[in-house]
Amino acid sequence: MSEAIKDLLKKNHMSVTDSRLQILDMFYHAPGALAHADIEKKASDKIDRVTIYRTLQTFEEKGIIHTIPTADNSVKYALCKDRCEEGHHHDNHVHFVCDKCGKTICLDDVHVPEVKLPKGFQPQQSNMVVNGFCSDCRS
Amino acid sequence: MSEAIKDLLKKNHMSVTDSRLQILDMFYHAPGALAHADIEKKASDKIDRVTIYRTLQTFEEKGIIHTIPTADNSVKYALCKDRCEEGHHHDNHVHFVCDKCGKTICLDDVHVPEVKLPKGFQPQQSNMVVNGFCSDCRS
DNA sequence: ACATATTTGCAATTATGTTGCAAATTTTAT
DNA sequence: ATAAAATTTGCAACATAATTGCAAATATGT
Ligand SMILES: [Mn+2]
Ligand SMILES: [Mn+2]
Ligand SMILES: [Zn+2]
Ligand SMILES: [Zn+2]
Repeated sequence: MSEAIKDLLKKNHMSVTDSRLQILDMFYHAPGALAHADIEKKASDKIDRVTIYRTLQTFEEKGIIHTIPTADNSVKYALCKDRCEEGHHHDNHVHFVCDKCGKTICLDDVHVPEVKLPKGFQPQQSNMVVNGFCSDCRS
Repeated sequence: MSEAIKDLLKKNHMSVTDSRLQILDMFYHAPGALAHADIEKKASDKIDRVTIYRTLQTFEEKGIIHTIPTADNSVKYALCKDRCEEGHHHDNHVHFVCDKCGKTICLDDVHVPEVKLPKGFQPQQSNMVVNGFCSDCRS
């Protein structure tokens, strides 16, 4: 359990606890985004469901992770890499969901393009999710 | 309850029932996308929750309505206007969600732009949702 | 009008998420 | 190092959303 993770918690003014270290560690080693259920399963020494909900919520508020709006309306989370801050995210990258392996991936370098909206619409935030086959799964 | 709605059901090889007529009618007269809860409330002579779930699922399978992946992971539905077919949708338009009034709108004329993905990713379907203020709500 | 096929509503079950609170843990002050 | 204060955790209870099996009701084809 790396020292860097502990530091991240401290940098964000959060108490350093086992659950938080363990969950953050999962995110750092995960191949893609994680759902609540993924975390619940992977947690070696069991973490309570409620603690997981609260930890995810706290991480999200602190700008450590962001939620990903997938097409099937399931909630997934991934680390923020865009120096998000407490209370305000700016992860404006595209997300990819593999229809075969189910992996959900942040395409950190692919920005969500602007679109021209009809008269009167005032955009604030855009989300884009692409479904298809990831590099591991295309045939 | 228009005859056209009845015909739409027949054209799609579905039995014509009160629930279906009533729900389809709602979609035709709604100002935006509808959530399961919206339908449950509006139904004049009460339709069972389960029937609503099943009706929405059937409509979706038949290519009559499509789901909208909102940023807050709530499920909304709207009529397909892009001649979707049984089993395969191709609603490739942008969706707009108003942060003030909550209305969710299909921007049928705004196509989801293509994005260049990293090497190896094979896109199949893209979704884009824009949040902001709709024409009625901007100040 | 009847037989057949489909849909509906109900009850039971499962999944997902939230809240209050006491006990445990972590942090801060001494 | 110890104690007090602050925060976090786990449990139980609750709330909400969604799914399933099945019998009764309704719709369809003849
Ligand atoms: Mn991301
Ligand atoms: Mn739409
Ligand atoms: Zn894959
Ligand atoms: Zn609005």
